[in-house]
Amino acid sequence: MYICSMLSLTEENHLKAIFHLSSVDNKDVSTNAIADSLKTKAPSVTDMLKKLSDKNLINYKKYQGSFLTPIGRKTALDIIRKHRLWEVFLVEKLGFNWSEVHEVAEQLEHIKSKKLIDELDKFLDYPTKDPHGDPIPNTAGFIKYSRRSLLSDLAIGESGKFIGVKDSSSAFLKFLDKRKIALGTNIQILHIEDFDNSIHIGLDETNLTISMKSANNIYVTKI
Amino acid sequence: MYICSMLSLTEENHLKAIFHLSSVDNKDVSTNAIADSLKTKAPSVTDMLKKLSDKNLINYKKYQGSFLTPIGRKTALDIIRKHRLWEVFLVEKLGFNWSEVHEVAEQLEHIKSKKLIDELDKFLDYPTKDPHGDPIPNTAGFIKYSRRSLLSDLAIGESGKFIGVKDSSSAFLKFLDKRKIALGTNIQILHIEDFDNSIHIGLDETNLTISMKSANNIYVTKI
DNA sequence: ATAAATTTTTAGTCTAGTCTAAAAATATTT
DNA sequence: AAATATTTTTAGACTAGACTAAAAATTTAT
Repeated sequence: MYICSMLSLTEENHLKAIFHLSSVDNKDVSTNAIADSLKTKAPSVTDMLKKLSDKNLINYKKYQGSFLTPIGRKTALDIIRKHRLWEVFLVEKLGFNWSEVHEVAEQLEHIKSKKLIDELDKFLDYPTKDPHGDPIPNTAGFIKYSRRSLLSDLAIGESGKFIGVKDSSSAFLKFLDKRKIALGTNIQILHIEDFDNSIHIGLDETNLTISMKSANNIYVTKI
Repeated sequence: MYICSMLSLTEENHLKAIFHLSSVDNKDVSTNAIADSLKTKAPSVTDMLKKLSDKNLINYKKYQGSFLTPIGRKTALDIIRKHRLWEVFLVEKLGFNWSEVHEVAEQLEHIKSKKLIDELDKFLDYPTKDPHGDPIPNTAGFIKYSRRSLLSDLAIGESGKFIGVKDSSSAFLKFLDKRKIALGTNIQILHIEDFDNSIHIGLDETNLTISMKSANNIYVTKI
């Protein structure tokens, strides 16, 4: 039995990728999916899967995909916790835009210091969501998902409060900025165009039209 | 002519080591000195020296030691700037003790983001000294050294204000903590013991005795 | 000034992580 | 159910960075 030593950057990134990919559909994660997500090639992933498996961080059966063990999951959640806390720091304290934080947080999440992250958490006053609305796991690796729907799933006339994005690419975030759609904004579905499925929405002050694709990437809580 | 690409962690650490070692005596830095300072072996250093030389970051002549080029020096100063700003952050904002910051700052100094460090600098209100009293280079790579003496160089009866440490090991810093000798403390030389060169010093509130070795690692400005 | 000691470099090996090309296993189609 | 396509693994090569042992250069001592 392997007691979790210090993990390399690459090992950490693989664990994180497996966590994110498996949280989509809760199935075993395929080697190719990991390779795509990490912009690497399948043989590199296979090597790493063996290594992570030897360290008891994942369950891996040849040709059958992999999933995280409890220790692997906790390790992944620690990294995600760090990533999201740093994102909060960048936005709240350093004035970054929500579209600028991901890349830097990808680096900061690998800094190793328990005290650092605990103190950062305290300094930020124990935030529960990152700037994109994603939940921040606590020290114990508990993550609280909130009930949410896609904007595209609301019926005409229904309203929701914007609480998160599915696509957190900087392009989409900037798109939302331009249209003054920020976390917390109330959105009502006014009308859906037959022709192209584009959606007329009502915000607090204005109305505007967005594509179905956009609506598919906006999480809301119904109100 | 090589335009400074992204440097690896190892390359950055070598530049930093060369900077620190050459700032002691302003002479070419020997391969072994770098190896000792980075806890690596001479052949590894030789390899890296060739690489850094190819990138025009150092001047290296076989068997003759190396020194930083202007670009190499600027690069080293950027890293040192980051290191020291992070140290200020850890102490001022996260409540770290000055003896705990070095290790974490060694990691944080390698994070790559111009905006991050500029905003951090602003957030900290443009500090000029790190928690150990070392000057923080500005964006342009300018570093302002202040006039200072070693406590051991003061004559009996003279006083100085404690402004920095030569040995910034956590052991020495904790030693100073225990004796309530903090940056800014005024110290007067009361007496030097013939027998073992131990020094009686007067602080603001108390008197105590420290070794010559300690006095040799305390920087003061005469007052 | 030559010999001895030290420092530095070269040569060659090792590991982690990456890749391509080919083989093997699995999944899909007919 | 066999043929085909896809996915995954194996095999083998490459790079960065580390090491040891041996050779070469420099420095120190006699």
